[in-house]
Amino acid sequence: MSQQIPEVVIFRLPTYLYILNLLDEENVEIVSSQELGARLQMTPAQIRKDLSYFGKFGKQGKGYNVKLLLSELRRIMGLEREWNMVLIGTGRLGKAILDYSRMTLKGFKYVAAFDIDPALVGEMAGDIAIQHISELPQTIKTKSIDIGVLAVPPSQVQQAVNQLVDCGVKAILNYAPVATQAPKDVRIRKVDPGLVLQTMAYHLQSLGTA
Amino acid sequence: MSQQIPEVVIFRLPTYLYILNLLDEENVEIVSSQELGARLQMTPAQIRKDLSYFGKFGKQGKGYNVKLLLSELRRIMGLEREWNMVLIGTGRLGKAILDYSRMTLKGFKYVAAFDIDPALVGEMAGDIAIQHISELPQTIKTKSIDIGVLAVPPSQVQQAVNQLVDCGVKAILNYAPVATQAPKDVRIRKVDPGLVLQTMAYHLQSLGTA
DNA sequence: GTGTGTGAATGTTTTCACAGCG
DNA sequence: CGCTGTGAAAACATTCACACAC
Repeated sequence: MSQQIPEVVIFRLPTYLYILNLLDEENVEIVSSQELGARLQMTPAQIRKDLSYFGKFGKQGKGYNVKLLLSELRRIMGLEREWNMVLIGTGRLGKAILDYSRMTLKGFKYVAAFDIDPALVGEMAGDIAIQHISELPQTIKTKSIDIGVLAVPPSQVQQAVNQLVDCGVKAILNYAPVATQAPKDVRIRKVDPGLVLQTMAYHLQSLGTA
Repeated sequence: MSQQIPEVVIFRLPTYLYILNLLDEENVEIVSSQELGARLQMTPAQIRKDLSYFGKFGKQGKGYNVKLLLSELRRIMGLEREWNMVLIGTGRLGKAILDYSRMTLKGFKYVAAFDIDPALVGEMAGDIAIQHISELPQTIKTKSIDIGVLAVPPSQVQQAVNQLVDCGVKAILNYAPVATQAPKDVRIRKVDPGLVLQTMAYHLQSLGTA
């Protein structure tokens, strides 16, 4: 039953959610770990084991009820509520992030955007009015912000992290290509396509060398 | 010495490269696995073991020469050459990617951009003239493209993947929030901030529940 | 018969701990 | 001495294989 759940399992949950949403749209009602495995290129055993960390959602001889498993997963993953985010840094990168997010994010909402440049205050970034960074603490409280997203220049990242941490934000997504430090109860994740490309280069190269 | 190198190790190489670049800029000449571990929040033993898969780069009693290790890593990772990329899909997402990339990518270069919409052909996306998708095979050959990047609507992703695969492209970065299939010698990586946010939501939730 | 849930077995990754080099 | 490089041990993750439920 309920033990310490491996971090890798958590990383796979979004994949399960994704494929189940797809199946649901296709009006599939029941799915076996066999079929899920075929779609996701993973072994049925792994899927069953992963799900078993959270409970017993299947029926022997049949498989999993798609709608049921979907709603259980959403609950487990904390996606039954909306999460409020702030964007810090509204330059080209910041605007691109807002733009991108509008098309792909469900359950996560940018509710405020900040910049350090007073000249930008009051301008619109998408449908959000840019505020000055000095108003951050106030807004985090009143709009109950859960997640901070950083799109500031490398030199300002640590400062921004500190401010978010001081305001009690426990999750930060960092789009700047620099590492930062924070207390260990604060979860920081760096998003950087450059890193992904580098691992691709490694494999491409060994293709030629092999 | 040289055995099968674990995939996790490959994923960590960019991190090592990153921190070494930083140290080099700080004019640090020698660094121990101890210090690297402190900076990267990982154990010294893991760093030594990881590096040992590729050779012996350190000096006992001293540590690693930063410049030497840097250049060795660059060689190992295939970053001594430039890699050519094409962007497929030049809508808002595609333009945002080009924009973002200009500031963060070293060693990776977008050399062409394609769209299926004839109305967009000839327009500029950043400093690249948009071409019609029908010209893709020709361009991949003449400009020796290594990596394809997808920013097309979900419904068109599989088609775009097929075209890239037919042209011999072995590495694809997919920014669309859908899974795709390709022969297993083709490396596809999905980049999706939504997935990262979902794992964050899980942890935030358990913070409240615990 | 069919497919889940799960201990046990296997495989992989991380950490330990120390010989040996500078 | 100090710190690397590395077998061996420990921890962790995946896969197997089967009892049991439908």
